[in-house]
Amino acid sequence: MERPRWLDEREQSAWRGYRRMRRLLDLELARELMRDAGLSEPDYDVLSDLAETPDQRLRLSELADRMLWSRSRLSHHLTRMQQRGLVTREECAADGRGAVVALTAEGRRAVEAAAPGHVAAVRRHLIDLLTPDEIAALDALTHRVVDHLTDEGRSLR
Amino acid sequence: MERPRWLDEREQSAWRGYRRMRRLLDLELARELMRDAGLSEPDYDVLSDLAETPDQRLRLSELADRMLWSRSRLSHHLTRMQQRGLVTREECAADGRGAVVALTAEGRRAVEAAAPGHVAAVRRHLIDLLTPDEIAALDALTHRVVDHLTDEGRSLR
DNA sequence: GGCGGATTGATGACATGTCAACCAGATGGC
DNA sequence: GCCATCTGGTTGACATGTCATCAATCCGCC
Repeated sequence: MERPRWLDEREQSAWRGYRRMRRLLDLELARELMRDAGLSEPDYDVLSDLAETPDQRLRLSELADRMLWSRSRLSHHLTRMQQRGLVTREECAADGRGAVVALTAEGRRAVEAAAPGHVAAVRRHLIDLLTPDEIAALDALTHRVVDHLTDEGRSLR
Repeated sequence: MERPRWLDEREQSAWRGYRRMRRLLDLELARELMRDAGLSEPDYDVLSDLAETPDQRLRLSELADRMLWSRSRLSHHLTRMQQRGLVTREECAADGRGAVVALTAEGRRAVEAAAPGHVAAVRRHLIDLLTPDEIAALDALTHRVVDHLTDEGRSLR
C-alpha cells in the first residue's frame, strides 16, 4: 500500500477498456434479450443453467453456487420467476430443509426461444469481433484470474 | 436467427470465463474497497472521475456520459453522496437548468485515501496475473468491442 | 419578442440486490 | 436419545438502479 505502483499507460488503457466494454456489452445484451425474449439476464442465466441439467432441476444451493449468487438473492429471484410460471419449487426428498427448483414447460419454451437470439447477440457484439488468437488469450486469461480469486478465497477463509 | 451458429468449445469457454471473471473480480474489488476505504465502486468511480478533472467539478450530464450512467441514476446517487459530505451541487452559470457537481475537501481526501489500495487490488487480482502480450490483447480487444457498440449505437439511432 | 419542441435535472413508483435475523431440519458428541 | 450447533432456505428492512413523468429552461424559427 505504501509507494503505490500505479498502472502504466497500457495497463490503464486495458483496465478502462475492460470496464467500458463490460458496461456497454451488458447493457446491449440485456436490452436485446428483454426486447426479443422478455427475459432479463438473470432470468436467462437461471433458465439456461436449469436447462443444461439432466433432470431440469437443481438444489437451490447448488444453483446458487454455480451462479455465484447468494442464497437470498436466488430465493428472491425464484419467487418472482415462479410467479411468472417459469420455474417451480419442489421439496427435497434427501434433505427435509432443502428445496429443488425445476424448470416448467413454459420455462423451457422461454429459454429455447431466447437462446438462438442471445447467442447470436454474443457473437455479433463480442465473439465475431475477435481473432482466434484473441479468443484463446481471453479464455486463458479469464480462467487464470478466476482460479486465482477462487484459490485465494479458499485458502484465506 | 434461423440456423443459429452456436459457440464452439473454445468460444464457449472464453465466454464463460469472461462472465465468471467479471463477477468474481467485481465482488472482490468491491469487498476490499468497502472494507479498506468505506466506498462502493460507484462511489469510487464518481469521486475519481471528479478528481481527474481540472476544476474538480463537472456538469451533471457530462459526468453521466463519461460514466455511462443514466442521469436519473447519477442524480439519485449524488444526493446520497451529498448527504455523506463527499460532493456538493452548484448551480450552473452558463445554463439555468444545469447543475454542477463538485468534490468537497472530504471527497478529495476519501479518493486519495482509497486510490492506492484500489489500484493495488486491481494489480493483484488482474493486471499482475497477465503477461504483457495479454495486456496488449485485452487492450486491443476491449476497445474494438467498445467502438463497435458505440458506432452501432450512433448509426442506428 | 414569443411560441413549440428539445434538453436538463429532479422525483416517485417500482424492480432488483444485500444484509441480518430467523425457522426448520440435520449432525455430532456425549 | 438428547442437547448444542450447524446448514439450507426464507423473509423483511433497507440500499441501489430503472423507468416514466415533470418543471424549468434553452433554442430555433417565425
